[in-house]
Amino acid sequence: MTDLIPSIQTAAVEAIAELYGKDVPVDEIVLQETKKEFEGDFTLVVFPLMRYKLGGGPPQVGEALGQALQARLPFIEGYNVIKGFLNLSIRSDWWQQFLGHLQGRPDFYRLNLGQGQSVVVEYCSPNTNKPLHLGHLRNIILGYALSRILEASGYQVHETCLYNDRGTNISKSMYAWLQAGKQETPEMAGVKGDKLVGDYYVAFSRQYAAEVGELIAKGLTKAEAEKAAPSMQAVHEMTVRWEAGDEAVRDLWRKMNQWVYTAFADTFAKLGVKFERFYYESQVYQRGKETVAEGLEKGVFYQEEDGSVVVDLTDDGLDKKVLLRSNGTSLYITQDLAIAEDKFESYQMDRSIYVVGNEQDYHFKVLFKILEKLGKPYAEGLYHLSYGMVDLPSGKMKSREGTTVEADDLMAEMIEQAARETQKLGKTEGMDEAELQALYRTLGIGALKYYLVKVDPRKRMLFDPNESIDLHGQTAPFIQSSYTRTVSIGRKAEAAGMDLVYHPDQTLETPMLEVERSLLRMIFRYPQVLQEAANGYNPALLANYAYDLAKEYNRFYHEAPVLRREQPQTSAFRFALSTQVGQTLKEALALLGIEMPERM
RNA sequence: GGUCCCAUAGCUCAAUGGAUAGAGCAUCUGCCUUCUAAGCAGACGGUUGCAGGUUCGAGUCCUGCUGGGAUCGCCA
Repeated sequence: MTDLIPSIQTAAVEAIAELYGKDVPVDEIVLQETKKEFEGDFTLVVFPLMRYKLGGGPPQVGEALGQALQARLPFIEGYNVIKGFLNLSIRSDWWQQFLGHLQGRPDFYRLNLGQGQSVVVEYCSPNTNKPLHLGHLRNIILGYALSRILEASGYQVHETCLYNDRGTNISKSMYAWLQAGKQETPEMAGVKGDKLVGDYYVAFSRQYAAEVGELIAKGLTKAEAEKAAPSMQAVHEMTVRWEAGDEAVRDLWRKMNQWVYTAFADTFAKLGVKFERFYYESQVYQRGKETVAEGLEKGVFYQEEDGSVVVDLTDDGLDKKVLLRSNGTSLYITQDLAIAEDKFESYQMDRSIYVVGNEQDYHFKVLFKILEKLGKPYAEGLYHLSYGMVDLPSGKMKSREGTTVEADDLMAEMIEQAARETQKLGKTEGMDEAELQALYRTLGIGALKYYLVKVDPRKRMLFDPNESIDLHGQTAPFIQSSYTRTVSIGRKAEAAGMDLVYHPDQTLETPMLEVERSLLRMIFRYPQVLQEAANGYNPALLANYAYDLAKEYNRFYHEAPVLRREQPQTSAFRFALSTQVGQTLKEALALLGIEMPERM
């Protein structure tokens, strides 16, 4: 039944051959859902067919095709032609069969685009010197949703996360921690480990800024001052000692990173994300040198006089890029070469996706180009899901200045807001404390995730705390509440002892309503939306789809009473439809990492 | 300065090259003795940044311009 569209296309091709003796390829038959203001379910756009000189304008061809399709396809009940648009109406009993067909068939919500192909999705990838913030949240939600979408589309997905656990940034926190001399632990401070480490990072930035200011006042240029600041020199020295394996530095580094990992694990758990594998920059950064050697051997890279290794990509519209410092140490891009190799060894992936902000567009262009030049078998499957930054009404977030919105704080706030709103509405009678807490969490975290995922990933977005905390309108709670309505009707019917078993062959007491057809069309579209989301790496499509479906369901809810004893057939049909909408909403949001409450 | 991205209603966002560009928020008007009002119905709101071009048809594709953002060999 799901091949309705192809069967119309095929019939149209056949009809054209018969009527006009012309051969038109199937994909020239453009079918779309009929716009609300016109009558019909699907619309065949006639204009493109004019190229084939069928003899007659769009209205004539549309009329002839309409007639031919209705004669050929028993499920077409009627048609109308407006300008170059042929609107086709599908018989109500076909829609009834479609609904019956869906019942107990979860595979309707799965695709097999991937055919079991292996895909690696790397996301989140934080530095270990500060808490996760709003930007990480967008990243995590996108990466998680994309993973679920690809999984539902028939790929075997491996989720990885890269910890940038070494280098200047973490040295800054370590330096400031030592400077403070308090031997402070998260337990002592009563804060999460990532927060504590982040506080010292901010402390460093303050001290550094002050030193630079003083030096500039003494007459140094900004660049000179930044280089000469004692705190920064100490940090660089600390990084060198770390690389040399200095035990004291390594011990402190291990201790502070462990605080952070413990804290991150807690945040990941609250968000419901789980990585199959963590990569640690400290463990792989040296391995990049092997790839550098390989590139030199193959003549893809070359060595400058000062010893640094460089790749020249000017012929590819890019610049020259240093891959190994003159002192022999490796750079960020060097380790990415190593990790790409490791991923292929571990997962033999057909595609490898990096969910990383668009500020690194250039980095990934270079990385992918290098891997291509090295002739890596996986080079073709590399993809950078480049998402836009999250801005605050006050402007850009700056972690050095401590003006970020931290993930933990934001989640807590959203849960509190959900609790307040739920208590205000007072519809949770009989739920115990644990159930209530779970509900607040489902609503609050759901709202947050939805807010961040509903926007096209590629676009920069604004995070307005006031708007995001609103649980009305286009939000997760709106969709969740629509879902609970579908559940609640079932509870009511059960309590009333009604028999609502749906028999697709039985005739409804009243003709199918437009809103009912519309809901069926929307459910019918689900696989297509999933496919577009998977092929376009765009979870926002599912978020917007779920909202549209929920909105239409609410219209149905007001217009079409489900539980009516005097119309058992209609009642059973509506109940089946309502339940199926609920199922569809649940499937869609699950792919976005958003759970459904059974009541709220 | 070079390269890349973005610009749609007061604000935040939608719209496989297809019909009269749609939602939410905000403002205003109705609807809870009837399956949960986190809802529904309606009003208001647009020169899709500007100028050209391609096309039967452009918010969507191409060129130029304006404005905003990102980035530009030894940071990550």
